[in-house]
Amino acid sequence: MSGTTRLLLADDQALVRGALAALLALEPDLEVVAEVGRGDEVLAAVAEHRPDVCLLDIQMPGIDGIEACAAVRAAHPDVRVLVVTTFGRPGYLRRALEAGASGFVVKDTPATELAEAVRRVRAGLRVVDPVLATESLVDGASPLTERESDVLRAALDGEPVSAIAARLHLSGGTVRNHLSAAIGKTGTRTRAAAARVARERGWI
Amino acid sequence: MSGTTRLLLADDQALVRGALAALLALEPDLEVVAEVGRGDEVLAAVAEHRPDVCLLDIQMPGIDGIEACAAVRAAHPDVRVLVVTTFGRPGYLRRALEAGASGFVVKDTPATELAEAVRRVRAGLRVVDPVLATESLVDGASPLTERESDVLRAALDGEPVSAIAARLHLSGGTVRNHLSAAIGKTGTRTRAAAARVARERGWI
DNA sequence: ACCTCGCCATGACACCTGTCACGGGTGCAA
DNA sequence: TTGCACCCGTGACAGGTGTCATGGCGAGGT
Repeated sequence: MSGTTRLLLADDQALVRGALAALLALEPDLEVVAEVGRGDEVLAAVAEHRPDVCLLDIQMPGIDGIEACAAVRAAHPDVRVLVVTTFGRPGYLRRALEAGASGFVVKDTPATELAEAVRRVRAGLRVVDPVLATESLVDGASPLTERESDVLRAALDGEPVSAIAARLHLSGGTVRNHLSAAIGKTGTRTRAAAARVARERGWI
Repeated sequence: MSGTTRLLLADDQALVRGALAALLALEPDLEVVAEVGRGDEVLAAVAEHRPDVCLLDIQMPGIDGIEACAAVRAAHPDVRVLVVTTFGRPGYLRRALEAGASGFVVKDTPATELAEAVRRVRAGLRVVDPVLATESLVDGASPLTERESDVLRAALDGEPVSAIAARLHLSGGTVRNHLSAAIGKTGTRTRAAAARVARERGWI
């Protein structure tokens, strides 16, 4: 069986999505059966088209690729997921694997390797960028508490503490305490730098 | 002549680059003759392979696509440039056109339109996303002075004023003056928000 | 020559931030 | 029960930040 492997593509950039489809269509054993541009369309498309492997981008409107991966794995355990993303942030890799992804490749890997990665995932193997795996180990999981993450996320757009506090229904002092803790854990000196570092590490 | 249009692809993400090559290779009148992953490799590749049209991403290591476009146009006025970028920021469009680009498409346009855009550029026409063009008009050019842009760029990673001043060989007070002006021009209240807005607008 | 504009700088002021110490509350595991 | 970690809050303090007034310099345009 499995003369051809059925694929679903999810990427918010239509041009990239179509280009990946063209690339994968060159392989005689691969077939793109569905394309979606939003994370919250993935589950329905899987149910309708029954792919063998899903290629999911992380940053998408609706829900992100990580959540979409978890949803697909929960509803269709036989469907495997390969996360294909722009940013090789260690936290992304860890969270993707926790969500049940079988593989994780960044978009600056050579195009010739994508089809092989798909085949490996199809065969039940794991595909993980080796350099990213080591980075993930040294950086480890996020040391931020849930509330610290919330506050740091709210601080991403540079609003003053008062606005953050209002949006989260907290006291200004509490926000500053959480920010201070996050600043310490990221090894930075301002909340802006802490937010940037946490985002790069995939902690938020 | 011009049985086929010769193309150069420049994108830092190898997977996207290869996928675009596969997509364009489906068109019988188009031929990808060169691929590069860095902005500072574009000029040499143009000189060597003599493409008719260059597809340049903006964000690349080395020099960005805008500068690469200007360099190509200066050295090879007969080579046309189509900027293909992720972010449809109005400032990018304006700067790309100033640099001599013949076209500007964002990566979430349908894949089927890319080949047509390339043909239009090849024919000497301009290709510009219409909604982006209107946004560019309403937002206008950057109101920031050169120094304000420098300071705001240096403020992007959240360093304190003292670090910015040291990096730019300025006094702390001067940095704060420039930041204050930028905050006023962006309609924000903190330098972090000003930097974010300026980046979204393509002003920096 | 004059004026305007950008650039750099200083000083002063009100305000915001980052840090610390402290307390009270919850939930969870030893 | 006793810790322990997380959450929320207050108060206080040093230092950073945003704003303004003011001044000097040089490059353009009238």
